Amino acid sequence: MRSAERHGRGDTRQRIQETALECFLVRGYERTTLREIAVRLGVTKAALYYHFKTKEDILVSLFLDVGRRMDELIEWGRRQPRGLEVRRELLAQCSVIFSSAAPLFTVLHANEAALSELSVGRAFKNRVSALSGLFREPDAPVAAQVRCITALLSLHFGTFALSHVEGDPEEKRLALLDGATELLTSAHEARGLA
Amino acid sequence: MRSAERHGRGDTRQRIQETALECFLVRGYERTTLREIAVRLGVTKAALYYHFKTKEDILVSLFLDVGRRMDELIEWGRRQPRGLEVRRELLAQCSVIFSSAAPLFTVLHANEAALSELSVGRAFKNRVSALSGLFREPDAPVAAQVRCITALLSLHFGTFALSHVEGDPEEKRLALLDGATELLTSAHEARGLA
Amino acid sequence: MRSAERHGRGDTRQRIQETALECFLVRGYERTTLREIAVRLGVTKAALYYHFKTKEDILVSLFLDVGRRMDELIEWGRRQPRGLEVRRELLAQCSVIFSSAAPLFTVLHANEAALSELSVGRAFKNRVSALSGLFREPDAPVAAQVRCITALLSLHFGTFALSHVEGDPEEKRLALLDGATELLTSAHEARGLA
Amino acid sequence: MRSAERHGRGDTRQRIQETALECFLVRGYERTTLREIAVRLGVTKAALYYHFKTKEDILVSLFLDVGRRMDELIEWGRRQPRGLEVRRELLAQCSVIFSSAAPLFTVLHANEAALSELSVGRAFKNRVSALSGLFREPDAPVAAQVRCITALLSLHFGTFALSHVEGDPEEKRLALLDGATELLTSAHEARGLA
DNA sequence: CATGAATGAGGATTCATTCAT
DNA sequence: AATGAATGAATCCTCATTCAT
Repeated sequence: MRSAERHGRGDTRQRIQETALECFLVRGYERTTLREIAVRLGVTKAALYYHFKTKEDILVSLFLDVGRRMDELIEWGRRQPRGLEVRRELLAQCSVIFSSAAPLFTVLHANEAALSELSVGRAFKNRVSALSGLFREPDAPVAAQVRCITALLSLHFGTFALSHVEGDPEEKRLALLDGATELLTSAHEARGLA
Repeated sequence: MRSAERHGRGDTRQRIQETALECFLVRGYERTTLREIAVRLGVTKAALYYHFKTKEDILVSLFLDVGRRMDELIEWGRRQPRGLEVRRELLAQCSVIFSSAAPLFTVLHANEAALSELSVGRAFKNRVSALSGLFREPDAPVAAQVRCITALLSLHFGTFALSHVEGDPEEKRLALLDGATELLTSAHEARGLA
Repeated sequence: MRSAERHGRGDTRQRIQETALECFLVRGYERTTLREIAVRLGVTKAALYYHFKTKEDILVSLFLDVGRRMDELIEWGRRQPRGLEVRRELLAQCSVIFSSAAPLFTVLHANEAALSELSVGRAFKNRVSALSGLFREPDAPVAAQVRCITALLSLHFGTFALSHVEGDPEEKRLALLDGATELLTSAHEARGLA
Repeated sequence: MRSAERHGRGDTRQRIQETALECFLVRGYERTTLREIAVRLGVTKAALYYHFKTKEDILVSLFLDVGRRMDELIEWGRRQPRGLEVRRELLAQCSVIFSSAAPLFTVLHANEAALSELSVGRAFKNRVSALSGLFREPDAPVAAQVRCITALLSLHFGTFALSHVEGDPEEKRLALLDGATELLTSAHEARGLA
């Protein structure tokens, strides 16, 4: 009754997700306990289990949407011809995805070890691999390959590393994308990649 | 007695460190239990406590040396005048440090959340900040700042992200450094950084 | 709505009983959860509470009828003179009851420990004691007493132990009763029981 | 230190087993909690886990010895020719085993459902089946088969069902064995079993 | 130098049960 | 007649840590 006063009725599931994400960000996945989430929410641990089957399930639910978006992008990339134009577009799309779901990627990255044996961790590792694959030309000179991967990486990690730099988020995003595109382009120009 | 046969007597401390590092790499810091390390080593948990005061202590001991090297580099950087030349040198030195202690940085990065409230985690976070500071010109255009930071980042994360790319490690390191230097240079050239 | 299509409306109570019995048989009383029963039935846990006050209540309801029949038999037995003839008749009646409610006795027996502090468990323990009492002659030689009890026991446990032996159920029942009667008779003949 | 005063030092493991058996007898396996055992013993729950890997492990440890003895008997039985003489001997040996480990068989039997999905439960179910097999002549008349099985059963269950009958345990055991042997013999005589 | 035994705190999970709707 | 949401209490189990020997 108290919680009904404070919140709408059917929003508990979502509130759990929000609180969980917050905790995962601040304390990490492993160190976040269900008690913590429950207390912060003013419900019982058991209530969490009414809405989610396990702790991991809460995590999974958070990543459903981003996962789908990445899968679509990868699918799209695979159907395109390989080449600079497509890679530029991939980079641009990645930039959008990464920055629109920045907190999620932060969790992913800051808990890499913890999540490495969980479905979410594995799935995203695979997605990043797949994405890398689209940027790689196995027979190109090492220097070019490294630059391509670096371009992708700088986007991936830059997104949250830059949170401490002042400035308009969108401006920062574009600057980051700019640097990445530059790396990518230089890889193609200098060494005649396909 | 069996372990005494297989190894010299005084090397236990070091063997603990090696095993621990291995475990931290494979399973992450939190999920690595002292029992695990002990079993792998053929000793008792209690034995670990003879050599190290706590689990965290093992971790700390692993990072003593790299920490020192980074501190020296930062110290050196602070005494130099700001400018492209110095930054290039910093980048080069970082590249050496990062790749010579790659496993340690992998642990650091893959367990960011887990270590964030431990001395080691905090210390390295500070070191990275300090390093970033040497690359930043607070009044420069955002685009330039972002590029500088990206240069550093790509080194930091590239080191282990490239482990899947085939090629001579040293060649990959130089290629990575090359890309980073390129980003750094373009930041300075295009926008007239000091 | 779906379950209303498949079944008449008022039979839910009975369907709960059937499903519960099935679960109790397969998984045991303790390990059968109300969720399990509910899911199997396509209703909510709360629905079970509409029809039964507690989990134990479902159990109790299952045993009401057999309990009554045993009580009547005991009552009858108590009013008869002690002697071989009466005991033979008791054995025969038991055989009928046991085999007509075999699943219930299986639950009872396979969950003895679990039910030992529940009303149902206690009640049946008492009934079996009472029945035993009708077969016992406290002053008779131990050997005779043991045989009498054994006769009863073999009926009780044989009923479900024989489910793996091929053959017509009624034939098996009679064979079992035959063996039991033989034991009973030999107890009386050999040692001159009343 | 307190527990060292009260007891010898190395006996904890055994005391856990004793206490556990007691609890399993009184309260049943499922309802016996590790807390219960620990408290009764004056140690921590964690102490139990030092000596046994799981709750089930405690149970398993209790049955190691009886299991072995039954296996040996079965092995022996299989190597003998089928026939009345051998079956009589099997019955006699079973009688010894059952009554020497009566509490264990009580636990087994009173927790049948609870143990049915545990290794111990399964193993003993198999042993009883194997034993039954030695008493069965698949082509014999149903009546004979039933009598043979009943003979075995009455031993199995009689052992603890008779705990309420007064008298010398050994005398009761022999009386029980007597009744069982009688059933067995009558099965062979009357219907010309091998 | 190392072990065996034990602890205390805490973690995820499950369950029967309740109640407003 | 039945549901959705939630609870409280308990359970098994794990871990870092300690200490007498």
